[in-house]
Amino acid sequence: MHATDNKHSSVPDAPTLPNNFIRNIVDEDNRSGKWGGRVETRFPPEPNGYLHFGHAKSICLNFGLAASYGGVCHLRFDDTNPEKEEQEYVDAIIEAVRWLGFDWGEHLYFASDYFDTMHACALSLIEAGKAYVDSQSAEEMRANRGTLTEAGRNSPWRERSVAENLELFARMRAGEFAEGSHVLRAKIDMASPNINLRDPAIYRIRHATHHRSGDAWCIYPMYTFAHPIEDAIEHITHSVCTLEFEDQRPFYEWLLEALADTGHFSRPLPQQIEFARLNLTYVVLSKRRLIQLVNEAHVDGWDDPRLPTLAGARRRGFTAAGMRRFAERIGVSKADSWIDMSVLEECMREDLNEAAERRVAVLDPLKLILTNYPAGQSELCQAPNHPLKPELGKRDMPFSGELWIEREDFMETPVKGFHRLYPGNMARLRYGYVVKCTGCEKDADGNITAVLAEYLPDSKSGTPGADNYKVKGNLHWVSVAHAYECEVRLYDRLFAHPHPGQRREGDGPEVERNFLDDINPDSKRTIKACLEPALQQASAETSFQFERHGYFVADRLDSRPGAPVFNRSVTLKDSSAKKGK
RNA sequence: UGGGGAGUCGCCAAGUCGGUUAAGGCACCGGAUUUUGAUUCCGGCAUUCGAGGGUUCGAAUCCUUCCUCCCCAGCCA
Repeated sequence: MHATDNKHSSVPDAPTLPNNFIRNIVDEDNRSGKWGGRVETRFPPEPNGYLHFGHAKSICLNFGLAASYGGVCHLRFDDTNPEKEEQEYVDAIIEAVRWLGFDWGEHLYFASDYFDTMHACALSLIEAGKAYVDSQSAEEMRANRGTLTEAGRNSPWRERSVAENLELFARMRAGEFAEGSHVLRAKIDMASPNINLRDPAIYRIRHATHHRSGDAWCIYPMYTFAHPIEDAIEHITHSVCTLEFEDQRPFYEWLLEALADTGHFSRPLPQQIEFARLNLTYVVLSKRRLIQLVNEAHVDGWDDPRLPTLAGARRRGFTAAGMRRFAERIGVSKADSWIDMSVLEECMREDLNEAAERRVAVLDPLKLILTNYPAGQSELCQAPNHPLKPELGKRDMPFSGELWIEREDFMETPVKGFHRLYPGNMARLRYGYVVKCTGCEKDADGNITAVLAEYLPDSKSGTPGADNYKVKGNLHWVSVAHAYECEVRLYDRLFAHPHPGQRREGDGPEVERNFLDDINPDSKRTIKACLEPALQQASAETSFQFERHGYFVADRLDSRPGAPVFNRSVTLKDSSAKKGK
């Protein structure tokens, strides 16, 4: 009991994190002294695409784990397949991890920097009789691998001598063979019930230019072979990956044990630990489907604010702190689970509510005419920048006899529970005057074109008599003559169904669903809105709460100095429907 | 049908060398405060831990049978 009391006390700055099975493993290792208290993790993306929310979970897990135990986390690029990887992705990934708020210090690594060591490891395996060059075709290998229920058959080349294997492997490396003609395989057990142990391929021939090593190599290590070695080279203590690699762990351990035996690495060896990957409702997180959304132009690129990519989140106005909060909130376990999008949205609201200054924007403008306000006149009203933080001060908002109000804030014949503007009713213009609605104007078709009202001169906010008026309605407004009119993008969930493309209850066996059919046609709406003048000076990538609407960010790419355009990050919670009255 | 995993409140998730009332968060439902129908604040929310047997004074935790879901047959990662 005393041993656990001060579990986190050695790391004063680390927040008290909820326990999970990985932390339990680390705690146990610390108790047994396995690593002498050292904790070293890594985030190892392949630079073949953009990072998404699933990666964010892994990043927060790995960096967070290291940080809370006073350890370090490496950023390592797993670039062992030259055909899929590009420098562009390396750059984007680095930027994304930095944006998320993590720092790997000196620990930036590339698997490709270890190619010499990996090659030496392969040689040792061959010499130890634990690897051989197979000259079967890919098809033959597949045919001889067996099935889930039948054992595989040994390759006719399995018993080649060490000398012959060494020579063949040297010739593979020298570029004498065509791709696919030979492959280096670990020699384990073709009858293993674990298919990953049926002599897995560890080196293949690829006559391709690598984005970092260029043409130095024409044989490349497979992930299965490379990853354990990368971990061992970097002295990783806990190698955290997702569940689909569980069956790979026996090979991970077989390889490292074999290489420890030959003196390449010393014990204790890194431990692979698997956790459940993130599933989020109303989006897709598989690389294949994300690529399809971009390539078929269902979205506006990898940084489309609707996409669950880190680049998209940033443009959307989601915050790094909100992402970290999310990662912490959803926890870590081995159970397959679906996290509801509302959890992410709520995390963003919680962060933005604290961080974002308030501003006023009318998104669906309807003109309000104050019939008793002196024509051509205007005055200033003061609005606090943040209701919870008076130290952030106030700003001026020009007020005049013609104002934009939200179309939905007026009803000619009000429904029950509606306490905003309707003929005969009084409501407060936030930070300004109380007004009494007297009617409205309509065009020939009967559409309402303006609302008429009289303001109460002694009701101005901040003046002595202001509180004498008790009104329930409280609306936001922008002076017509002073408004900054600009483009605002209203983003919503990309898919209209929580599990895009998945079978629904009631689907007959003949029903096949395509995730593209579940795309929400209204996931992006671009409007012209009327904003308070102060917003015109907003700099790119700053977030605001547009009062009563939600959180919006000045788009980091499309905004110009003095001419920002805004993206809606997330709406405010709205309980008006259920309150009703 | 081989192997590897997982099943605790609507959604996550603690808790497992068995021990009085099964943490917490989100959602939801009240109610209070509020110049954002926001925030904040109070209160409510699993006699039950996939199902059935068994062991025990006592089980989500041990044994057993069964059910459901996920992953694995790339010279991808």
